[in-house]
Amino acid sequence: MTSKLPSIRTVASRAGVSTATVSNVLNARRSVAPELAERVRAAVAELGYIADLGASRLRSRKSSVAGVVVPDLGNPFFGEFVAVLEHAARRDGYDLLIVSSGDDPAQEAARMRTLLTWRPAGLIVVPFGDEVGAMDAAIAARVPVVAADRFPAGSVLDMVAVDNRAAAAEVARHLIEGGRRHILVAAADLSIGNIRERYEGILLAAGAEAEVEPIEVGFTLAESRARLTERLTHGLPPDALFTLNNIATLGALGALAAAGLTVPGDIALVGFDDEEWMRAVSPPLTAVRQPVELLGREAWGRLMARVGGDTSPPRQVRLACTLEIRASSAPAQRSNASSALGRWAQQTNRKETY
Amino acid sequence: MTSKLPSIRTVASRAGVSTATVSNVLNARRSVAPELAERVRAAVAELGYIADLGASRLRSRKSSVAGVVVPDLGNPFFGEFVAVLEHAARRDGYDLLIVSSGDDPAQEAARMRTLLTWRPAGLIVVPFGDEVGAMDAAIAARVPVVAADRFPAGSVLDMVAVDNRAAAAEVARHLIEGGRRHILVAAADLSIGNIRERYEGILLAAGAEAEVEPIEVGFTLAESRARLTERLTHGLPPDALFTLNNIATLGALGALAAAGLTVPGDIALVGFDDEEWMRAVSPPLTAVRQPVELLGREAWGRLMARVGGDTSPPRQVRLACTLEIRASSAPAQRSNASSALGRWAQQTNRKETY
DNA sequence: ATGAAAGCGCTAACAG
DNA sequence: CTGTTAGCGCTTTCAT
Repeated sequence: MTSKLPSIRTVASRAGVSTATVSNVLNARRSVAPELAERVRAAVAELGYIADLGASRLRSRKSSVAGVVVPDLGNPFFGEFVAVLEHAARRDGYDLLIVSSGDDPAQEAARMRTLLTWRPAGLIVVPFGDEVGAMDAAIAARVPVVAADRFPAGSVLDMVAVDNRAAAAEVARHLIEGGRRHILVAAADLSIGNIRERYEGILLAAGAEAEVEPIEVGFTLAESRARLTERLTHGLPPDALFTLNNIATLGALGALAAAGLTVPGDIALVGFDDEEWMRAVSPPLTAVRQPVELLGREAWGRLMARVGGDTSPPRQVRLACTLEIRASSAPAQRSNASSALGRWAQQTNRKETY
Repeated sequence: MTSKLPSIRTVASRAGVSTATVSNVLNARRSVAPELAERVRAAVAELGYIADLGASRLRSRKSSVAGVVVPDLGNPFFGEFVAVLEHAARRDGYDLLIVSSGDDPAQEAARMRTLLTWRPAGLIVVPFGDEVGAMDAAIAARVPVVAADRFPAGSVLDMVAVDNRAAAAEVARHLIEGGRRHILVAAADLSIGNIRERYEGILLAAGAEAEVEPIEVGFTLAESRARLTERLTHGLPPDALFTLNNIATLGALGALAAAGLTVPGDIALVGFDDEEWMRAVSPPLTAVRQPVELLGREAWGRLMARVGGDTSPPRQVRLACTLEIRASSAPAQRSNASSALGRWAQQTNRKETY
């Protein structure tokens, strides 16, 4: 009834060989006489034997599991990223323990520690801040860590990310060429590494040609919609809005509608993170497309290199993004009267006249 | 240099106690003298000791890892689902091995087998077909399995899914009340359990009041866009389009644009799976919202019950969806002339006249 | 309340 | 080429 699962011993006795031979057949380590190998395979099949990789790892000290830490699995960007990792991992014979940090440094460290508990071959982390959570513990455990998507400043880890500065600068130039002069830049939190890089890229490209106004809108959709609505309905209306991640872009659409601003007439809209729906909305959204596939493959590749014993200095890889120009960032109208700024000026004048 | 990681023995000798005592302190199993416990905790901290859960599981036969199989992590629906599971799992002290099956029964079985290799406490599977991949192996390994989202027909597993029939029927009634009489129903593959249920719900609700035309559009966006464009530009134009999953909805937007059909004027559009962007597009999309959060929590709850020794008969849970009615399914215009069907009729007539 | 010793399932090292 | 033995790090008897 409650008979135990077949172990390698069960298989061995059934096949009339030693456990070492079973192990050798299953792992193709040492050569085994064809006849014995056949008997072993038959026994495995009859018993429905499934090797215990935990025990195997314990003895061989070779781990075939890797850990992945992302801020939020529900975010399609990280979902895609993890999907890519999973494919690469499977190809190389690894399974993935996947956890989320909720963009919380404490959680991040805690989750990394539980991952280390499984003695993974390595860790891929999308870090929140400038310090990767439990880096000390990972180093102590001699588990290689690859940081992805975000760059912990001043860290000496292997890192793979997109060239945020260049991509954001390209957007800024594009907007300025389209006649925009006041760019509102919305991000969850400007202190996050990649977001900061994007912001710097914008500043650099804008120079004195356009005003760049930052606004932090938080990590949730509701929050970002609220903050942007607040801003767009008060004060000098910007003629361009650049959202620095996908959540903010979604929030922007709601806020723009609430503020009664038309895109691209009153204001241009560009988002970082391209998603399929963005070409389906009206107007289609200009967006920076990140090479997620490549990002995942590069990160996995670095990890495998380290696992394989590569001791070369940490490498920082930057991948190029592409700007998908669509209608939402079409050039500004010349006429001042029909623009949001024009309407705002008139309104303001009226008020002052009273 | 290459000093080994501290093991429980290292901690024990450092604290001047036995390994059993260390274990008892760390797992709070048997009571330990406060003074010894303190010494143990100090040693743990000094050494940066992290217990090896693999070894622990091997000996205690208690697993604190669970496996999750979804068709595609890149699909936001499954991303959200997995995110919910991950939160629930963490709360209960479990980690998650997550794999994707690519909507391929063979992969599904293979991936389930690799999961069993880790001796998980249980498995949560979003199955592709009517048979859950490696069910035999899971049963043999005495690993409880909970099927989620899709119902393997005639299976006797614990299952948690939404009430697809009821939700789809509600959509059909909504469309018919809006004057629609020819509903094109687009799905990746009508043989998938939950899709089939949705289709049945539509047929039942439509009865003789509306024509229901099925079309299979495949699993990728490109494919579904192509198939729908083909259909919408040829033959009798339907006055409603009901897409049975999020990919198909995205494909529909492209196809409708390509075919030059306006929503909801020419044709109503309703999607199964609600996503944030759907309220941001123009017109906003009517969609069936699935209770993903609840789905995940219920599935996890069932698994925990089984892990805890619950041997009651398998339970099948159905969760209610809600229909988010937005502009894309607004009632049809009365005037025939301005409708797509009217234009098509005129065109057809002209052709016949020549 | 604590320690000593056995053993989970596996593979590495060593004999033969 | 194959078998025997030891032991990975942990928890669980079983003594004390």
